[in-house]
This record gives sequence, structure tokens and C-alpha cells, in this order.
Amino acid sequence: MQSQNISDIIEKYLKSILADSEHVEIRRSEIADLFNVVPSQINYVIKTRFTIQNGYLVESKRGGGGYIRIEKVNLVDDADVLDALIQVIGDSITQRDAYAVVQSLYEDDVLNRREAQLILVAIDHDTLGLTDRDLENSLRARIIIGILNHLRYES
Amino acid sequence: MQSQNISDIIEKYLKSILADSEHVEIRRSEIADLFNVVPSQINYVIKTRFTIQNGYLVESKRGGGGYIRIEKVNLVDDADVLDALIQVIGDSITQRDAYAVVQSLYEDDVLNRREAQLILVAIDHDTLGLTDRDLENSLRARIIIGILNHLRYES
DNA sequence: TTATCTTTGACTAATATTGACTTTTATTAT
DNA sequence: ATAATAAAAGTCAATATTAGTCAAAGATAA
Repeated sequence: MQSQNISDIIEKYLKSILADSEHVEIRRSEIADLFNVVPSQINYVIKTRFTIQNGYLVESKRGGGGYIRIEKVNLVDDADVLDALIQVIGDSITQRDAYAVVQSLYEDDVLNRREAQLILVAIDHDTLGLTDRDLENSLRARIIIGILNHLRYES
Repeated sequence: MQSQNISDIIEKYLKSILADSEHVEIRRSEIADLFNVVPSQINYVIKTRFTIQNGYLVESKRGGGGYIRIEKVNLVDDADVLDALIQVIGDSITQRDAYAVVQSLYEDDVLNRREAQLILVAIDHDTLGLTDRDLENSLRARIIIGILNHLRYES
């Protein structure tokens, strides 16, 4: 509905390509030119919107013929990916990243809409109502990991 | 009805937009300018007049292209049952009592089996991993209440 | 008068944008 | 083959652009 900032627009552009193909491979400077931004903004978009929490793997190469390649992966049905995700979460996760995890579980059809929303409520900042941000993030990590392991066991 | 303070006027303005469309999306500073108030008054209006009890969901984003989005949702009929449960839970609940609450929601077909299990994982003693029992119980209360509040409306 | 509601603003937090500098890899010249 | 150069992408910190919080002061209602 809203795509006011250019990062959201670039995100949508890349995801529209990913909707059709398994992966997308870009030249950073080309995308930057296309949207009239500095090249490092492409890194920003990737770093904030195409993380493993979002269900994406990114690889790149520098130098002549360099590229950035983004691949969509499923988080739960590949045990290695799930382990990697759990490791990245570690003992702390922000609401934003946790939201991304739940969102991608929904996109992977591991959770339906209602289940995803129940989980989002459980890990919400306002729900937890803590003032200590570190405690909030570590609690959120335990809840998310608990749920991931439950889903793993289930499937 | 007669004495219209500025908060009431802003409330009416937003609701007049919501009368036509499912949601309204604003830039906080723009609305503040429009009514000649400080930006934080918009937060006050939202916090006091667009609560979930009244059937409104609010989400926002900061930074460039930031926004506040208000959505009207349909409240379920038996909200008073939820209110009663919330009353009973208060600000603290043991794992055993929480299990009973989730169990009864399952038996009343408010939750299905899978949803109930996800919630039980989230409020489990081992999942939360806290040493402070009071904190654990109050956190569990907040999570359950958050979920009950979520069940007030259909999305 | 007292309790509640409203208004204000200083401070905080989150997110986005930009550009200078670094690192890696490929290609070209010697 | 090696060295120099070019062509990519990566990092990081400064700045900009929003919204959020909180408490004090003011206004209104009971």
C-alpha cells in the first residue's frame, strides 16, 4: 500500500523478480542507477530486507563481472537452513527480525495467517511490556526458537 | 458534543476518512501541522481513541517515508467472554493455570489444537527460561492477555 | 477541590540516505 | 609470470527523516 521510501521500492522490485524465478542476480551499480541511489544503498536494502530471517540467502562476487545473487529458501523443511537460522538468532532477536522470521514461515506455508499472527502477538514489544531491551530480545529469541523447534519436530 | 477540544476534532477527521476506506495512513507531522498541534498530540489521540477495544489496529514506521496507519477491524461478538478471562488472569498466571486457560479455549473451539500448542510453547517455563518466578508469571500473563486481545477481532 | 483529560515540548529510538574509503577479483601491460 | 590497473562489491560512520515516550503544565469536569 505504501512505498514512500526508495528502499521499499527497490525491495519490491527485487521481490517481483523473485516471484517468477528461484533467484535474482544483479549488478549493484545497475540497480543503483536504475533507482538513482548510491550503490551502497543496495547493500542497505539487502542487509535489512533479504536476510536469512527473511528467508533469503545472498552471495556475491567483487571485481570484473561481479554480481549479487539473492535466493529464496525455505526455513523449516531444510534442517541445515533451520539450524543456521537458529544460530543467527542466538540468544537475542529484535522485533523486526523476529517479525521477518514469522513472515517467511507464513510465506513458506509452514504457518497459516492466524497462527503467524498469534506468534507475532506473543513476541510483540508491547505484549512483553519490558523496559529492559536486552531481556526483551533474549526472551523473544527463546520463544521463537522454541516455536521453530516445535515446528521442526512436528514436521 | 458541544465543547470540541482539538483531540476530538482530530479524532473525527481520521474517522471521517475511515468511513470511506478500510484504513488511513498519515504522516504524523502533516496532521500535526494541519491542526496546529505538536506531533506528539497525534500519538495521544491514537492512544486514547483508536484502541483495539474500539476496533482499531495501528501500525507505524519511523525514518524516511515513515507513516502511521490506522485500520478498522471487525470485533467478534463474544468479546465479553474474553474480557472476563482477562480479568481473571490479571497481571500474573502460573503455567498450570495458563494451561487450563488455553485448554478451555480449545474446548470452546476458540483455538484449534495446533494453535493451542503453539501458545503453550510460547508460555512454557522452559521456553521462557527465567529464574525469577514472579517475572515469569507476569510475562506469561501478558502473553496470554495479548493473545486474548488479538482474538477480539477477525483479520 | 480533586481527579481526570488535554496540551506541550524535550528527549529518545528507529529507519533511511549518502559518500568516503576499503577489499576483492579480473584484466591488461610488461 | 608478475605487476599495475580497472572494475566490481563491502564497510562504516555521518547525517537526515521520521515516529515514540514521558512527564510537567494546563484545562475541564465531578
